[in-house]
Amino acid sequence: MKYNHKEIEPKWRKNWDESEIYRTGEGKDKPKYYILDMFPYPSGAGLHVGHPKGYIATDVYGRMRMMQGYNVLHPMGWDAFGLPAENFALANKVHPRIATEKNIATFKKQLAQLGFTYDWEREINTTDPEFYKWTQWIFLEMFKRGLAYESREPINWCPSCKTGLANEDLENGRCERCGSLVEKKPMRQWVLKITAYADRMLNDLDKLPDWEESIKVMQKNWIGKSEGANVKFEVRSEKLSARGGSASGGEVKSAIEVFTTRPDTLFGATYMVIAPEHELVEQLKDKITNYKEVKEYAEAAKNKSEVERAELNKEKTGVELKGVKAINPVNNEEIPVFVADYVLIAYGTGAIMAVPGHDERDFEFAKKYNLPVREVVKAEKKIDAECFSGDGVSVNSDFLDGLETAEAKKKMILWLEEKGIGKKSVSYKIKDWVFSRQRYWGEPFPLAYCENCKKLAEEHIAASEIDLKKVRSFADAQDDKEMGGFTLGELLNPGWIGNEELPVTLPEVEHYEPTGTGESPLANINEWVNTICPKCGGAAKRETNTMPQWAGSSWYYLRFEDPKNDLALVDKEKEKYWSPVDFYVGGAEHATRHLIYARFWHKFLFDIGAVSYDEPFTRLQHVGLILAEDGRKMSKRWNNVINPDEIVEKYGADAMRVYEMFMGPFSQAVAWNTNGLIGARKFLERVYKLKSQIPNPKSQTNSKIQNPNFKIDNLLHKTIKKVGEDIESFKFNTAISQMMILVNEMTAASGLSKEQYEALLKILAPFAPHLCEELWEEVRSEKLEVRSDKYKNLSIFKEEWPAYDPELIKDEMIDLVIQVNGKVRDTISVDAGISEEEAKKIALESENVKKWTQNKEVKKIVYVKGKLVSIVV
RNA sequence: GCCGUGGUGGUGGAAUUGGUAUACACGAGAGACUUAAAAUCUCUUGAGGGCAACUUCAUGUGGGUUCGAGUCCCACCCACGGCACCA
Repeated sequence: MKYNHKEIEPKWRKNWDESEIYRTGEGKDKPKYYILDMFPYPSGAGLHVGHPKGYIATDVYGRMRMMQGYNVLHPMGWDAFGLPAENFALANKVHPRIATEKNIATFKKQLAQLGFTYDWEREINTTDPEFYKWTQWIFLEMFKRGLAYESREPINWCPSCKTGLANEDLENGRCERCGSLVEKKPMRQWVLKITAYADRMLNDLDKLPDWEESIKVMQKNWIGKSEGANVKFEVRSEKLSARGGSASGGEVKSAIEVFTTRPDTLFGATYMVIAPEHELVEQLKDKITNYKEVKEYAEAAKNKSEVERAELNKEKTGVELKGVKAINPVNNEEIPVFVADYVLIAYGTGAIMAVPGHDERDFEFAKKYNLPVREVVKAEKKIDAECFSGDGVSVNSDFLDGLETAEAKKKMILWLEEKGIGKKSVSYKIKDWVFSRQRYWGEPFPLAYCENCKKLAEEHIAASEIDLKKVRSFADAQDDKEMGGFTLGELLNPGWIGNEELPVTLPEVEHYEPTGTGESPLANINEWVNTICPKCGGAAKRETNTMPQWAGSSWYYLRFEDPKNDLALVDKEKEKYWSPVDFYVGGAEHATRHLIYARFWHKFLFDIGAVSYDEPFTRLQHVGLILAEDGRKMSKRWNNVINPDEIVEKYGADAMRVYEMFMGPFSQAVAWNTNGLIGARKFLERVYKLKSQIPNPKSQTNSKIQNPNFKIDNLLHKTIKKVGEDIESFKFNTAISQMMILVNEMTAASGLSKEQYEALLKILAPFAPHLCEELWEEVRSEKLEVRSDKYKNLSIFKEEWPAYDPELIKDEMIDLVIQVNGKVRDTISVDAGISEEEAKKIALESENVKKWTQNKEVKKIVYVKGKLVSIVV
């Protein structure tokens, strides 16, 4: 009999389906284990062999947990909204819904043939109204608490996808999806206040010891917390200051507020810079004598894309605001003010104090425009020649002189706070999440705009003198009197009314191409746009933007716990049982995207009591890519894509599973190699053949001859130990190599007991489930003499994961290594229980060793128990 | 520029606490079986020297610590990933 995967694999998949062996119960008598893959976009191209790598790993892990007696949740679903799905639909002239349905069918078929343990009863789809009802619900809860706001600030705009984008959607200033250069464009947008959670997201990374360090570091950098101070610099027009600090400090028109992480260098600030977009350019219009020049520079800078501004990096440019001066508050010096595009409006206050002596960029600018450079932190080299940006001891800084940087910072902040010209402050690189897209294929916002309610809201705000900023810090305060029957979101965004009747379904349209006008295609459907106000019943218009692709994926993992609940996004009891996700596996590219968003939403859901723990994913592991055989990424463009269907057809799903787990360390990118795959297949064939080495059970006498072979038992139990430990730590490649060693030994051995073979099948089963199930059935049906149609109850996955015997993994003999002056000169096989004295004696008596020790004095002998003797001469 | 990860045979890679470097697999070479090929099986396979026992060198480079370093320390080079005028 040959190993015929084409017969075995479909047979067992059908059997698993019929016996419902992978149905996830609520069995609360068992410990739970929730293992999750990042769910895929069902793209039009289908799967290539790289996609399932992570799914295979979670499947292997999940199957082991199952055999260890856990109640395992290992679900799968579809992240089907968003640009890629829509762009595919546009290119192929089919409705996104139709295209998505078709793609899901393809993906499902492809996944099915790999033999995963998914419970399809729990399948979810983000484009299903029953699912996005709850995505909308979460948005609405955020809106009510003031975490969603309408903004008209300039944002990233992709001219090709014709939509606004979040910072997380960019790659080097280009659209992550299509590669177009992104422009800055003022747009009406819904924005989520992710910055309100920045500090918690940062601090709580410490609660995640089982996340890969590299991903935590990436998140830390993305959040980008900087501590320092905000300082106000007065601005005077030149005429005034020429009179020399005229009486009562009089006509101070305005001030520039800067953010700095180095308040200790304030004495070294010799000029100031504001960003081209800074409001002061307009405010000082009458005072600036070269306003035309300044305005021209600012306009030119605004029209540049971010990439252009960054590429022009080499040479700094700027224009001085003639006619105005700023006053350095620590020494009352008059310093010039520039507008320059190396200062970004979006970070800090959009303005800086320039300290050329201790900041590279300021130094470069100062050199170009001949501005004074002052040493205020003791530097090794001359400050005119090279700036020094490190920490040190303050000099030329009056009351800070002699203090270390950390101390100087503290003292300066105290001083500033005392004088009321500055205060301690924190800045983040992370920006609020631009949450609307001007596209069709996304969740509609559950919001309507009502002129009547707008008036009422504004009247209430005016009459009650409610301090919205204050309320904001008590986000869920809902005092009816104070709020006048409005939610915080409705007061912060007058006119916008939350629609509690969910879902707000996405209407069918004829034309779903993006309009490019800043409105989505939904704006053209009058009967949908015109609605009645959910609050007052008057005429209202729906919001026509849609949510970004990340919306559904920010909470989907909760829905798997209770996928059909129409009363809540997840039942509290079920959430308590299944959450958090114990193990989450997916691509590292999500480190600063999906994983940031999901943590943000989860923390919000925790705050409103919808979930019971404030971090969603306990352990996180990232998958390394599978590259094409040529070492490049698999892509249609290079024509190097390998389709899993062909691999399964030719070599079988089990061979593909084993190979993908064996090809290299899990988190590392490795190139596909079909010969390597064939190696995995050969290994499985050897396992198959091994069965014939078990003596026939019907001839009892025969089996007595086959004494359990200690050597095999020893190796078997070492293997059981190693495979278990390696799966646990996602080191599948070494788990498989250990099993190969075992199978090679078993093949060479004269006899093999059924028990030994069965143990091998159990530890291999998570990797090659079809084959092991088949062999298990064959071995068991012979032994138990049951007919094969009863196999339903015989699944190997209902067996217990084998335990290793600590006695059996002890070696009888060890190879004692003997070194002379650190070089290996001999290895001798000795009894494992050898004493130190004996070992040393044997070592010194070795002929090979004598060659190196004769005529020399033995100075020292180092003994490492059970390993080596090191002789120093 | 900053942060992170890594650098081991022809290739993918293994090596627990500092203790036999190159496990396992691929590729290559030789042989067996065969009319032949495929498949399968056996042996060889880091480099150099030697008939052999054996021996010298080798884990990106240069130093150091140690009886002993792929592993620890210092300096540097290279590759990949992330961030990037973030004050």
